[in-house]
Amino acid sequence: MKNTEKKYQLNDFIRQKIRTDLKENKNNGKVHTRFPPEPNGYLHIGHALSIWLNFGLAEEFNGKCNLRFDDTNPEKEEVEYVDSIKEDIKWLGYNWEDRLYYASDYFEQLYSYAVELIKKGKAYVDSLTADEIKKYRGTPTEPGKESPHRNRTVEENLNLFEKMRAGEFKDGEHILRAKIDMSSPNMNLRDPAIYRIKKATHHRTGDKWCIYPMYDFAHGQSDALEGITHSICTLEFENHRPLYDWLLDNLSVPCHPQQIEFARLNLSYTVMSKRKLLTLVQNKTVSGWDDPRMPTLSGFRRRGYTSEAIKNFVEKAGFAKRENVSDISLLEHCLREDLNYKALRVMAVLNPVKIIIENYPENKTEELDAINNPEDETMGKRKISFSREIFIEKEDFMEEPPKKFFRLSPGNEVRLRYAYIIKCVSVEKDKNTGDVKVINCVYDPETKSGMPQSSRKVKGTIHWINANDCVDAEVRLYDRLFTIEHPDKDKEKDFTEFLNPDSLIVLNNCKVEPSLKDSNPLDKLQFERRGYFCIDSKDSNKDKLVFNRTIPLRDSWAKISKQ
RNA sequence: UGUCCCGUGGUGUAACUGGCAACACGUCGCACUCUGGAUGCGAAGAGUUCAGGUUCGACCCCUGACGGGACAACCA
Repeated sequence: MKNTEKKYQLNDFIRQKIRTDLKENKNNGKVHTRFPPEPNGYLHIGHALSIWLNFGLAEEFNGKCNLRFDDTNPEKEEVEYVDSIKEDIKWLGYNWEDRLYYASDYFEQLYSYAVELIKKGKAYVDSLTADEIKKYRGTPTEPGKESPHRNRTVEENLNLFEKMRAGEFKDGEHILRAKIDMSSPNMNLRDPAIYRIKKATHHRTGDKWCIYPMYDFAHGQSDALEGITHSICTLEFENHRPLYDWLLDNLSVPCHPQQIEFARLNLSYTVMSKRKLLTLVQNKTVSGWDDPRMPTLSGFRRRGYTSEAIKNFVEKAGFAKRENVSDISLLEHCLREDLNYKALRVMAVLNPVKIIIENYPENKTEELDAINNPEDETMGKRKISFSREIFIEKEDFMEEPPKKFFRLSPGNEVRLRYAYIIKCVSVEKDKNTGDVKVINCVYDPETKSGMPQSSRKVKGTIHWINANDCVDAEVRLYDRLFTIEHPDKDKEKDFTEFLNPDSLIVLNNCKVEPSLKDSNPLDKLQFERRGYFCIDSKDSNKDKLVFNRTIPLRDSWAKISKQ
């Protein structure tokens, strides 16, 4: 039975912080989080950590978690991304109920906050070019200098800002900046830009606005407007926290949420940045954001991963504030653990070679009992058919077997799973290529599974499929997308240089049980002795079955045979 | 020659906030098995970046080095 109960209480630094806040009755004992994606790409497994954290924390502490799209840059954002993000969160099993928000919902309010800042003399319209502003900003080690427009009067600023909104200027002609400190050692405090002119059509507000708030000006205020108590984000915003706090302190906002940063999740043998994933999509290295090799949630879903496996993984991987690269084998372990309990066992032969059982009657067909899942009796049994001609895997036969090879070889016996013990008597080969065409065997009628004599021991058991009624299928074998653990660590070489040329191998001559014609993409299957598979949600149909290999079974023979 | 953050087995996360460095993945054995799967049992692997200090006692507190990361978009 699967143990879903937690044996221990999670006590990471964020939970510790929340427990302390609760004890001190901060925020009136409330916990309210939010997951704030920018709709400029698909969600990946790193986001799963953030989602699990924000929604999970809310559940755990009887609070709420909002979904809020951080859509302040119309040039990069699209509804396609909004839709995919919603679908992925639902798939993970989280529910934002009626709390679906967009930063763009707050544009009017944010505009008044900007006006408030101007009126307090804490923001000004700058008319320097982007280039000039950059030069004035200084460097991390040298202070910046003040813009000549820094001391415009409140009236002048108000007037200019109104005209910015009214569309009277071109992109980049003016910009609204917070007036903080041009010599601050924190670059984010050197009069950061807070509103820019951008005559672009927004996916939700259309052409209503031609000025848009910057992230720093939108995020904290949106948090405050929603009554967020703990605003959890990744480490790269750590240096922004003083600005986050400064804005909240200087504006008449309803509350002051606390920003808490954690280190993002990375995975070995893959890349996680949206920019790099976009490159793979645009270069057609992969078939799309949901290519089964992508670390995106939609990719994992199409590949056959379960959301439980992913959530288990992010929990087990944990998080802290140090840079990290989680081992992909932990994810794979969580996946196999979940699939082992859920997957329907079936037989499928990926690289078929024919066996003719010489002493089995020509026109006979038997129905044999097969167990659907040895880990879960409630999944029951099914019938599989057996006859004189069957297929087995090519690799389950060797003419000259090495030591410890427990499968079929000339003169040797092997058990056919759920059927009989057979012995190889001869081999027919192609004269030109030397390939094995047909393996001739004899069977022992006394050894049918379940019969008294069947307990006779043989070294190995192999899977097979009845040649009479099996169904052809295409099977796609996926492997890691990159050949090295840290494909984006090398600063000299581009990450695409480390792409694994064998990350996808297509097998066209596979034979599967006929019942699989009725399988659907969400069904979890185990092809016995091969791995976990699922129907491809895009390319499979009744006339042509296409399966994705989710992950192979652990293979200790592969390790032995390498030695 | 700045500010901020971070240094614990191969990997990731812990260590009741000062008391025997633990758990998981991985690795390696053994047992069991009609999936070379699963399962069960066991082993190896860090003395906590370094140097001082405080203390009966330091992964934990202090100081200083060293190492890694983030910050100079009108991106988020």
